[in-house]
Amino acid sequence: MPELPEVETVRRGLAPVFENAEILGLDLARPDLRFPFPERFAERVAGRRVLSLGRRAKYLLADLDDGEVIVAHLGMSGAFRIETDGEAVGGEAETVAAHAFVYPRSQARAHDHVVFRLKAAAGGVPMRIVYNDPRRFGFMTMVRREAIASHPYFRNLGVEPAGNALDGDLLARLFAGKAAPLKAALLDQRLVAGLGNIYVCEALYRAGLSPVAPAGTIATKAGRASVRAERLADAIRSVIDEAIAAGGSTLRDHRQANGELGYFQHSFSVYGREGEPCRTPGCGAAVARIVQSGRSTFHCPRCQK
DNA sequence: ACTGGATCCTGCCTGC
DNA sequence: TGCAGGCAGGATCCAG
Repeated sequence: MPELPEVETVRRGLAPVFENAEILGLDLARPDLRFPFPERFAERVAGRRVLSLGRRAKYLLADLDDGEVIVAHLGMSGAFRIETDGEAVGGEAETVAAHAFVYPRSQARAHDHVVFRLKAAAGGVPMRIVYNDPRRFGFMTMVRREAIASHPYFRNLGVEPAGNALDGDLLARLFAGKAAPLKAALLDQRLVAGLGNIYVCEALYRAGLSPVAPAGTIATKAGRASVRAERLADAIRSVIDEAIAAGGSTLRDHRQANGELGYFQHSFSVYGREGEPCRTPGCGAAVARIVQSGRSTFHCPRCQK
């Protein structure tokens, strides 16, 4: 599920319930996910209030009222769902849109690993936020707010791909002199933080750039932006912004009848479309799949140079 | 300094 | 129908 647009969608879905809520307790179904949970995780979280739910790259950050931050990464298959204790929630289900729907309380499902039990808001019902992760590539830890910037997870993270931070000049500077293919450079979280396999493929298609072209070819000899760099920066911003607006992409996750979650997957131009026609008008070539550093790359061999 | 490959784990799809 | 093999949205570590 989760590249940046999906994580942002999760954040927006959880925030109305999680922010300002008091955590009554934490239930852990096992001692670890990808890594062990932090020492005394449940005790440190119990009784704390969540001040805000933020995001950096693909990380979720829940700021607590004692200066600690719960840091969560969804890995490949992590997902949150919100449950009530069975009462109808009326309009609240609408507020909590996109990737986090409010479900009636249910029996624990397979691969439910963490449950945050929340105190009922005034006039509301108690909520539970459940973390489910079949592959357990996700992880959670706790870091003090002032230590976030220097923490190993964050200190080497590159620029956010959405918003105004990323432009052709910056991208050209980051990629100047690099022999690695554009695909690999865009997946490198130290350069641009938050892109994953899907959105890299889509951005390269939009920019008309070959995934195998050396990253340094988007910079001039002086390290300045070229037309290619500007096109790529524009493509990254537009694909990420559009995907966030669409609620992210939902793949292999269709188990819930009411959970037609994100819908950006319907807008893919190349990802998962091997053998299908390129969508560029008049192109007519078939989308190709190649493997770069062990992962599938989808591209149009005719449009992308 | 880079790069590709292996690795963690489970589920699902394909092909024999 | 059963089962082996391959593949999947991530990110780190290691050898070359």
